[in-house]
Amino acid sequence: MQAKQLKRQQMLAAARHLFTEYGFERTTMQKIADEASVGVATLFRYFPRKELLIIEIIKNVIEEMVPHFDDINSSSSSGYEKIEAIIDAYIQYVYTAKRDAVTLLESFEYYITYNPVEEDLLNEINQSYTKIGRVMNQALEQGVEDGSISEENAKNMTVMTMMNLFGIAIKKYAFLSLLPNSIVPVPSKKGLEEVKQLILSYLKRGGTF
Amino acid sequence: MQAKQLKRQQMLAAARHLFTEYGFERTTMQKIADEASVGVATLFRYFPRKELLIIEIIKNVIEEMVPHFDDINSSSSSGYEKIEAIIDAYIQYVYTAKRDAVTLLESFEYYITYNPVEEDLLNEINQSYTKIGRVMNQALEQGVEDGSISEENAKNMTVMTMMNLFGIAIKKYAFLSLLPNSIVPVPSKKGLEEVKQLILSYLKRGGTF
Amino acid sequence: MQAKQLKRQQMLAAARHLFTEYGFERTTMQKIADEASVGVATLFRYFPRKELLIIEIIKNVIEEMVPHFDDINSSSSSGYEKIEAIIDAYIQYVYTAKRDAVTLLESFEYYITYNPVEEDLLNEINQSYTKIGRVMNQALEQGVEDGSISEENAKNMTVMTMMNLFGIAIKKYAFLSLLPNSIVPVPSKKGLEEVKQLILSYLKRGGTF
Amino acid sequence: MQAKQLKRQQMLAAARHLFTEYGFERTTMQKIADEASVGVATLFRYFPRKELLIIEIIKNVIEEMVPHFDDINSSSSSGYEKIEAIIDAYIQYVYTAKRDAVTLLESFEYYITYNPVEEDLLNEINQSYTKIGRVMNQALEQGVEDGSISEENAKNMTVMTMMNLFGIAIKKYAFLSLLPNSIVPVPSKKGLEEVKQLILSYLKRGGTF
DNA sequence: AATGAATGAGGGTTCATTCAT
DNA sequence: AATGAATGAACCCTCATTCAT
Repeated sequence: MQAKQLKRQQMLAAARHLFTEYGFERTTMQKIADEASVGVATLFRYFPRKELLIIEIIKNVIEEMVPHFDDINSSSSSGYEKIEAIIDAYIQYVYTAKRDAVTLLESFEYYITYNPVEEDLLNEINQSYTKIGRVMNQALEQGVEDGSISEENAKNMTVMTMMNLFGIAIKKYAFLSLLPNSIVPVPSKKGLEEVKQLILSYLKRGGTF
Repeated sequence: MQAKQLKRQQMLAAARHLFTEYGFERTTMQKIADEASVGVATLFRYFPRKELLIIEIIKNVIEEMVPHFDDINSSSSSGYEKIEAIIDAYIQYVYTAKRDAVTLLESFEYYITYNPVEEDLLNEINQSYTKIGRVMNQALEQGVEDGSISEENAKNMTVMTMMNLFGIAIKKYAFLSLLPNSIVPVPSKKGLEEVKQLILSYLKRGGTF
Repeated sequence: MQAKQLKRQQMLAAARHLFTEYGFERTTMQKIADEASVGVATLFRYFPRKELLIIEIIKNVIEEMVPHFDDINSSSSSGYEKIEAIIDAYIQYVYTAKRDAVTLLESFEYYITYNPVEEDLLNEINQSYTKIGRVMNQALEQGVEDGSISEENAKNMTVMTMMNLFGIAIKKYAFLSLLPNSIVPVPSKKGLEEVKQLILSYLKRGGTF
Repeated sequence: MQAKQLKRQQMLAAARHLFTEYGFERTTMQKIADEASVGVATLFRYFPRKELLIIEIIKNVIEEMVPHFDDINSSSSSGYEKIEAIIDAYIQYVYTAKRDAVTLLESFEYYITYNPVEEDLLNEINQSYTKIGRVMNQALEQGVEDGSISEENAKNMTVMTMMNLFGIAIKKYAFLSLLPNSIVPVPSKKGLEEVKQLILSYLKRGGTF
């Protein structure tokens, strides 16, 4: 039964790799089975529909991200530092091996637009997804309390929106960096760092700019 | 020959509608032909490959956007006001009927990741695409000259990156807003307006925050 | 009405060229019309079915060949010389510009195997076709009379069969010489000349070898 | 796995039958699948492209012929007798059940003229093809040695050319004999036998005729 | 009469999924 | 339980032929 789990992991790994490389639609179940060294029928035994395989991978991807944000949340840093850590984590996603996770998320968001997915599964994903939002909110609240963040600016939606914007764009950047000849310019790491500074300085000082 | 152009428009309209609604891959040439009330062969007469139909629509979409930015560019406003107008234009795209245009762009960026497109056609699109970037740059330069924008902040990459971030995210928002049950939270218009204020105030005042 | 005939000739010429180059099936009516600088509908006006165009060309091809053999027939040569002239004519077809005629014949023989053609048209072609056979027969008869050919050998079927064999193979050679990488070896002109000598010497001397 | 081979044979048989009857182009993959009582997808599973199915059949056809010539080659007959056996084998092809094999070869030679085939596959076929030529050459050489063939006549190209001519024409005859109303006269078996005698007597005696 | 425009009936091929061992 | 084999539905695209001007 360990072996069973192992096989399952093999399939997931194969699927994840191929999905990242070729997208969901261009990756056939046969190719996944081949890469996982199992028969197609076995693949279907574990994942009766291709979609279930996709869903499971996306769930994994999200679950891998959450601990990172949990760590930040439970650390002894100030609220300000936590926000900085969150932004740093985002930026990392574009430039490290973890990029595949973000790329898959991006693909999935595209996928569900045109392929209706059962709501239950969607909700499950949604929960993990919003968890990250909560960590941000808590960091802001903490920052106001511990004085590391200006109360005035933390209260309005600017920061949350900025963070959201940032997160969205980061996913897209990771995804676009797959393209050999992207038609969309991907900003340099330096640019992203500067924007980070902008957000942080906005948080630190009170009043409008 | 008027009729010929008309039929062409019919097909493009049908394709655009279906592509927006169902995506490029899930929309078949047959369905487009049906919706345009022509035979498939006719559709292929005008657009010998599905890809050419997609490209043409994307070109149209971009060409519809460019004039808007040209107007901003050639207006008598200050550099600062131009940047504001550009951001406003972006925000509009999420909340107006033009949303389908941005949605198609988003889909296309996904499409070309996995479906290699001839480079020539890509370049053509690229040109229109980068034009918007130039308008931004010129607005910044002008702003420095006319004093409406702080020289210090215009020179670094922060603003361009922010604008880029903003543009990327906007496209994604427009796209996501098509979903009945998006798993990604789309920020309110208010939130976007606040971020706009953040960018603008950053531009106006010199020095770091 | 002269102009009408001219246009007809243009179409036939275009078709003949394309048929020779690409075969009947791979040549579309549209391409023929384009090469002839007429509309497709016009092409169909003159040749209501593609097949009729093919038939007409084949008729032309045959009719072009017949005079050549008629000339031989009506010349003042001996029977022996006439047979020699016929064989020479055959050999010419592989190595001269007239090769396209033989190539088309070869293609046509393939075509009618799988595409049933109205018998009337077929008969018409057949007539021209057998005419060449008659010329051969007459040459043989004359050769016996004028003493240039051994009576004994002219009477059996050997020579006629040899000539037929020769004709069949010649058509095939002409056709095969279109292939860049033929899998069938095409004999040299020298080889064909030698076979010619074999046939002629067989005719000249009496008795079995 | 026996069953797998069986199904493969079923498909090949169906394809061979239909190709012989209707030609390569007029035979659709669907019809082959139907005749073989399998789904189209199954057919494509075994033969990913129609061309591969064609090639495989042609390879089989050739491989069926080669042993016959190998037998002749390794027999204890004289060189003269071997040549006779080869010619007899040719003649058989027109008048026996094996006619479909020769018909397919003929069709294939037509097919590859207009449908470019990968060179590797072509070479493979070519090898088997030329093998027959080698058997002829060896028979001639042996005939000279064992005295059954005139050295003088074996050395020039006449015989090889004649044999080639003969082979080409035979294939065409077999093919044409499928036509209900051939426009090309197919010689009688008697005629072919006489030509055979001509070739043989040429080989036996020295000197020109 | 001349023509470009229009089209339906296929043809080859793919792939998620089911069947049978 | 594991698997290769089997498959129909669908997709993109072509072309001889007809229609409408």
